[in-house]
Amino acid sequence: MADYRTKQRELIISYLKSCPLPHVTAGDIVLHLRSEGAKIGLATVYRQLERMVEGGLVRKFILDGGACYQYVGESEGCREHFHLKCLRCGALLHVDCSYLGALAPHILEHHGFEVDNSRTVMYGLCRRCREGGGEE
Amino acid sequence: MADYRTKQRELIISYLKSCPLPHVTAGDIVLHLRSEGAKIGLATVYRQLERMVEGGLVRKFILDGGACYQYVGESEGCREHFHLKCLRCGALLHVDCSYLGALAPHILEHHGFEVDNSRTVMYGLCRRCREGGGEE
DNA sequence: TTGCGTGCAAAGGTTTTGCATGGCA
DNA sequence: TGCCATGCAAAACCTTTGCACGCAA
Repeated sequence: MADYRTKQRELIISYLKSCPLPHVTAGDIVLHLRSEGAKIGLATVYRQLERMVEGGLVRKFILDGGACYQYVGESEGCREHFHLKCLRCGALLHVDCSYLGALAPHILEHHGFEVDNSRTVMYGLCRRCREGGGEE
Repeated sequence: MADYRTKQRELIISYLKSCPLPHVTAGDIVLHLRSEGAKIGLATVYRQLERMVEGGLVRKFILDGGACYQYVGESEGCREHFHLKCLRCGALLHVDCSYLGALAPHILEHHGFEVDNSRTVMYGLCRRCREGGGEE
């Protein structure tokens, strides 16, 4: 476990940082980097992503067609609040709220379960998609 | 879309209704029904489950290793509770709690986001794994 | 030089699909 | 009888793993 600074790792992080999409799959990453001429294997992307998730640098979402990843960075800010992901437009909302903040302690005390907010995403519909109606 | 009342469909519903586990995979269903002597294919189970989910009879959870299904039926009881998945042992806990039930309305009112509890899974550590320490 | 990280290919697991057959209405 | 649903097997995916080689430290 030495976390070498390899070219592939830098490429992945660089892409995740600059990526306009809210979340990408391992396949997306490989395709994008290869389209820019980089030589990189899918297994490498999975292996690096796994580490980044463990290290808290990247967040992993389990979705219907497979897993998606999002760059979070070293900022601690993202670890204490809740994440709401819109099922329609894919937006990821960050919510800070004392009511929600009391949720984890409640669950721990009353249900014996220690929630990890940094791993938890609540799914639903954001305001815009809810009001926008059912197009598409 | 005729929804024939086939033997296989009845077997699946019957098992889901009586199943002691809160959620099962498609493979679980096939194995169980075959162990009772039924002749049923995995594809049939997937096709039937897909319909039941569309019809609201069954709920589908996307988890790390695959999808799990839970019978909901016409009862409203199962639609309002939360799901907690242990990151260590993989257990999926179903929690019913008025405090948690108030969460979705709060988020909708204060943050404009309509949470879909049936799609949301909170990650963390269950009591046993938390108390059991760090073996494995 | 050491040994971790990589690419490739193969394996593993889950879910979907094609096609001939069987069963419900 | 007319279709839909089924079973089987193959295919389609996504992800992980094994192995020899290359590169970071």
